Amino acid sequence: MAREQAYHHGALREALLEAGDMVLAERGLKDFTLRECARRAGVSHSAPKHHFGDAAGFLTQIAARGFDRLRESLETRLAAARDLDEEFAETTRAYVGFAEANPEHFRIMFRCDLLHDMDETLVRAAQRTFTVLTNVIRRQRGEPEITLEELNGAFSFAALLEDTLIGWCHIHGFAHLKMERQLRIVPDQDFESLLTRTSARVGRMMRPSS
Amino acid sequence: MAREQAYHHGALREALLEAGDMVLAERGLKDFTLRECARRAGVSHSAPKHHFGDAAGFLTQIAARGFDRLRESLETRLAAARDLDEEFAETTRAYVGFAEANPEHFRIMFRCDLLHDMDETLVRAAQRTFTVLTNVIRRQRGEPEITLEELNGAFSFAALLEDTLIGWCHIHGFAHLKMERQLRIVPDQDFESLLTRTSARVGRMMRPSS
DNA sequence: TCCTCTATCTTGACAGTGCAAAGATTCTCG
DNA sequence: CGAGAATCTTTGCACTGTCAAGATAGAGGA
Repeated sequence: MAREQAYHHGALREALLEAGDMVLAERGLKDFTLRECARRAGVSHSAPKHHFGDAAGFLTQIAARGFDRLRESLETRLAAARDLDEEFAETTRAYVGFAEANPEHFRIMFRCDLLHDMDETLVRAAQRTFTVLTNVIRRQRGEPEITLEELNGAFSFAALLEDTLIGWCHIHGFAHLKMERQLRIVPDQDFESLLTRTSARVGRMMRPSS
Repeated sequence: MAREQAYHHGALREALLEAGDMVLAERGLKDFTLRECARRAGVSHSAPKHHFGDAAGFLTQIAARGFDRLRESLETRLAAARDLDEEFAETTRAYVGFAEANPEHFRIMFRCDLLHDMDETLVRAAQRTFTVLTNVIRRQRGEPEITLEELNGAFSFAALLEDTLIGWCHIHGFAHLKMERQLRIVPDQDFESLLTRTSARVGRMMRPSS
């Protein structure tokens, strides 16, 4: 269908999600409104209700798409890394880069109070992203990759969990603090170098060889 | 004055801030409203304007008080640490504990888009907190403490800045991820142990002796 | 004491919001 | 072809932040 001006939109759900991405990026989470999204999709202000329930339901799907985009970005950037030394730093760069390029998406992705945080789509999207990060750590540790399904039972291995936590906390903390302007102490011209050096050190500390 | 029912409240500014702390904690950042704060303070809905300007001005002061409370909590908990091994872990515990005990304050403290993030009171409060963290790292490194004033010029020393970044990213990332329910992979009964072990490792990596 | 100026607080109005109920239109499938 | 389900609109409500205008109280000088 998908014809213009029809009573039944045909692809309203997808159109609303794309409008939502635009509104979120342009107006920010602060001024994000369902009604503006509906206006951009060309429908009445309560059309979203049928597809998403309430605002939290809508934001949940937008957040899930955010995790998908973050995962894609990480995977793309990782494919280009040449050695272990570079890989962990590149992961940090990609994660921080996503947060800085999409601050409003990053904000909603990590606001469990605004989302249906047990929604299956959201949880799966976040888990898939987390799996990419875990495999980065596994390569640092000299272990083979692992699938999402294997991962859900694999964390009886405390050593891997420790390293994974250390890695994710470093990456996420870096991204969040930078995005929310709490790293003003770091001069702009030194930022890239500091990210690389600190990330390389954190990555190296979980490698068995050194 | 501070008498009840007076036209001039006498201490309205402080009363509004305390009401704001209550409303934020009870209703959450999601449902925080100026009007509810005014109601609790017993004044009209636009009384806050004279003292704080707009909503961002009000939230800025609440966030600054949040940083003060976080700093006080860190200082208190640090005073009890017995050795370096424990000190960094205890810092993490205190920071994570604050985020979990005051999630809504933590959220507003790190939302630069909702605050006047260059406000002097806010910046100073955040800097004082950051100074406490920096001194934790300095003790790990075997260096003497530093004041806020000295700190603002001290970061030509790249090595200290590196360690400080690593430490803060670890602590903050841990707290933020935990508070926003993104550490579901960590079983509850293992959480305390993992926090202690990962933090001790991160602290140890910046000590010259090992 | 009185009087003006300023700080403080109230009142009323406005555009905008999310949500819910009820109605309208279109699609689907027997 | 016709009934029921799916999809979208209309209307109404309580609530919000901000603004403009007015009311009240305190402070300091004559």
